Amino acid sequence: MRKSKAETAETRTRIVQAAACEFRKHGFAATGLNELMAAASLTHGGFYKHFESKEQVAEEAIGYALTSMIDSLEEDAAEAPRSGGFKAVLGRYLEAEHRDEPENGCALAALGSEIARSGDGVRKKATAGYRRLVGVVASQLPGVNQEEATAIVSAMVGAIVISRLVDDPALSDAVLKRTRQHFLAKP
Amino acid sequence: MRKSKAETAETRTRIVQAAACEFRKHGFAATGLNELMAAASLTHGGFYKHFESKEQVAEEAIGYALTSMIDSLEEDAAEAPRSGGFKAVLGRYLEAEHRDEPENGCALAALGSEIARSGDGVRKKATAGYRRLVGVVASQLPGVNQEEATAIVSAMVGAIVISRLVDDPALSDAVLKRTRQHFLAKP
DNA sequence: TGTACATCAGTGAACGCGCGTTCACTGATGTAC
DNA sequence: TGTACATCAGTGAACGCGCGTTCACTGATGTAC
Repeated sequence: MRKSKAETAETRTRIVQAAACEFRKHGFAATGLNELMAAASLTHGGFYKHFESKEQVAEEAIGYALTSMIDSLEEDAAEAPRSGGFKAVLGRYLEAEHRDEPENGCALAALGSEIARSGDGVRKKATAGYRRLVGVVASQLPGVNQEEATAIVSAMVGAIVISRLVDDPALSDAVLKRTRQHFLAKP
Repeated sequence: MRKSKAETAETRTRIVQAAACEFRKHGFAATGLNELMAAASLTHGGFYKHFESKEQVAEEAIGYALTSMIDSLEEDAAEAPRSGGFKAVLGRYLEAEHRDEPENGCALAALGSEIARSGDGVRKKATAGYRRLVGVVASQLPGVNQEEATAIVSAMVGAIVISRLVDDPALSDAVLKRTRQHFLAKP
């Protein structure tokens, strides 16, 4: 049952992508390798042919999740009309769709408190993603303001976390809307 | 070995307080009942004399953690010099000490992503705490501005989450400082 | 107030279960000649 | 290019372990008379 090199590489990628979804949906601790491999249409035994440990796949999954999410935000910014890039990024991030689909969204918001308790590899990937996210937001601000972007990203991440934990849909919508408005209303 | 009613009530409270600390420090999923009862100087078998399930103690622990944290913030605001209440609240929350001691800090920041995946009871307590936190912040703003307070609380929670997950101490300090400055610098 | 009995907080062993990880096995792929 | 052998991706059973939960037991507290 040996697979070709191309197939093997493809399988590995599929596992990382499945892991990125499952971890964001259910959290690191609550996601078993069984569940993760099943999401990649494999049985759990083969996991260790691709990774050394759960920690290692978590590391790659975080990297993949953040990279693809920020790539997508950058595209939105680029496609926005002149000087509307900031509004596009904020609108895309602070949106009900993002809140309702953690498996495709920002890993910092979906896994934030668990990343803080994770190993060095995971935190390193998360830190790199965070820096890039701040850079993307800053690049859309007048004067490419890194300091302002830091505060904005704090609010973006916090708003998604809060909008997901609150049990009142109207309140949840309000958290997203008011956080968005705060930063768009500025002169 | 039966205990008096007063002792029993005191033990129950001690378990809730220990749970509030352990959960905030290690997360819901990663905290065992064994560890939790040991933190209250008891053996794990007695847990079910006080609670029906792990979920139930989580619910009470979240309630306790948020109530005591917000009580403390309110005190700080009340003790602050005239019209300095907002600065006091923001400074106390967005501070290295809060970042470094999750076990005594804000449960929304420490457990945010896990609360979103928890049962109704936990989310209800978290929602009540969130509403109260927004109210406390709003009460310190000129014009008691609820809408503004919503955006500020998003940034407060997000900044603590990010400051804990980032692996660079200087960056972590900067996240807290810049988020604080953004809201204090306003006219 | 004193006494006899029922209650129950806390202990520590035990339960089934699912976890991360390991392993023998299979058979198609890769490689050496 | 063909052939014989080594490699290894994937399977599914098995491993030890710690989890949440249950239980028999103890003995001090609470209660009924």
